[in-house]
Amino acid sequence: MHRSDRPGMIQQNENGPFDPGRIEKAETLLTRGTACYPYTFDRTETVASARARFDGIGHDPSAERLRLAGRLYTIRNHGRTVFADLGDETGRIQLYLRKMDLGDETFALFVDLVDRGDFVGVEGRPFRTKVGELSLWVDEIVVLCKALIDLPEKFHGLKDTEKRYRQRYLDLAMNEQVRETFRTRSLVISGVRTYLSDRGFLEFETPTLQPVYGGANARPFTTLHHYLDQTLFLRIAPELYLKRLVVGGFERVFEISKNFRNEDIDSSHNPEFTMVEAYEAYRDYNGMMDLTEDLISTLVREVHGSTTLEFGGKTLEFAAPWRRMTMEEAVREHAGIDTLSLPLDDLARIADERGIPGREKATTPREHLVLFFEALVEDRLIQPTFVHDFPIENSPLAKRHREKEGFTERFELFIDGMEIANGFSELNDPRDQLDRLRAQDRRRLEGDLEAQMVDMDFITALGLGMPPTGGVGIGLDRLVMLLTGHTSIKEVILFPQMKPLRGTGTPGTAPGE
RNA sequence: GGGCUUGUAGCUUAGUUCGGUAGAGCGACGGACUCUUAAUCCGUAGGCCAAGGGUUCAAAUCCCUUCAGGCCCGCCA
Repeated sequence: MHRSDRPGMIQQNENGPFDPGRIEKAETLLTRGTACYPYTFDRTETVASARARFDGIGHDPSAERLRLAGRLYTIRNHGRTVFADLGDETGRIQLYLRKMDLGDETFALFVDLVDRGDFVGVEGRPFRTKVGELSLWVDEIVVLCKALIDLPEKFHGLKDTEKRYRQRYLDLAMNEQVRETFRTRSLVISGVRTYLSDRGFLEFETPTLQPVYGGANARPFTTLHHYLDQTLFLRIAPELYLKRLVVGGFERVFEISKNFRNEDIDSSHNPEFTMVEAYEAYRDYNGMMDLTEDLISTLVREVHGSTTLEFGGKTLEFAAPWRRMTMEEAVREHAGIDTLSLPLDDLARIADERGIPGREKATTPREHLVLFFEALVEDRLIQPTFVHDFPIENSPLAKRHREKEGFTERFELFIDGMEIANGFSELNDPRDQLDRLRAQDRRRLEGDLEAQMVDMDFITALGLGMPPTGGVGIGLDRLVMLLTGHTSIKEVILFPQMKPLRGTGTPGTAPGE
């Protein structure tokens, strides 16, 4: 492929994306015997640590010498002295360099050949400048990596949303609050892992490439295994494999799973997203609501420092207990419709009056209930709220409700109108499961792109017996959105899926195809 | 899929309403400067104005198409 004439956001020339001036400087460094890319640098501490330890220092330099390393973010040259800002993962600190301290040769090398964006290692003594800026009085400096591409402009920085997503490394390098968002994301993931591990759940990895997909209603990605000459699907959920583990005797299992759904991309959907799914034997959906409530409120408290947080101008309260209501109650309370006590004619009339989308397909009271809920209620569930007892038609993997005919023991958690979690008393009657998956498969063959397949191996596993089990899946991207105050999922996914730039490759072709 | 909106130098952008050969700041390059922090001062280079087509004597500007982004709506977590 000829890369040099590719259009797109990354400027290309005969040097690739690199700046010719910087290449020349790198070569000059080498001819002067200075490595551009040395192997190590022994720093004594991080910027944040140094800042904390020398917070009280005055104008006279400390006797203690520090070695710090990081990227240069600004350089202010005053002739025989230079101020620069050095940033590492923990923060930034000002450097003070003088010709008379470094010596003519090193000083000239720094001024002539080191640019903003380069990584350097420095040694010197902390002090506070006249105007009160904690700084490092540097008397030794080495290049640790010569950057060949300029950083964005220093004052405005990088704001272009598209470029931020496409070149996230640049976004991270320039924007501390973006690093903070992803630091939070990491804390959430490890917090979930710790919480479940501490309670005896074992973490497993189940197949991402699946011959039969299932566990959710969604359109899958399809791929081909050449050696097996077999069509495989990228998982839409790990559910059916995790239940196999419960069949096999693991009583508490979880997986932090990347799932793939071949659907639209928007501010709350990315084709690959992260969920945690957890299953616990001898527990039902009530127990899983308890678990979800405790897990999320614990995470919010640990990561955020309190159980209340601001999101989109609203104050969300995560302290348990959370509101729990049946779907029927939710529709009655928020839409004023007592769905199941009204005749079908009245329901159809109400649906017409309120202009409910999809109303023409609803032929039973339960279908109207779901329509009313989705159209009139979901958006109004701002505070963390469990809605439970879903109609059986759209819950093929949930156990029938122990009392209510036509309903399942399923719940969903809503926060600020977003579905955050979904769980149920897991269906473990193998014949019922087979019937319900067959019904799904009929819908699929009739053209429902999101209906499920019959996974006969899963049915076989259930036939062997699965204890009563509760399960839940929690959308971690959305949880991170809540915790970081972002309303776009692209802000909490490091490398969100973007449309390809024209001419940036040959889509869908791997070597040898 | 529908609506609105954006794309100008490496970065941030002015200019688009009312067509007249693209202007700035930062950055780069050259020079001055020993406590600055968007350092300052002097000078230089850098743009087929997202791509393609059309209207016109003349298009960044008007029209059409395409590409990419953002926001809102519909559907999925």
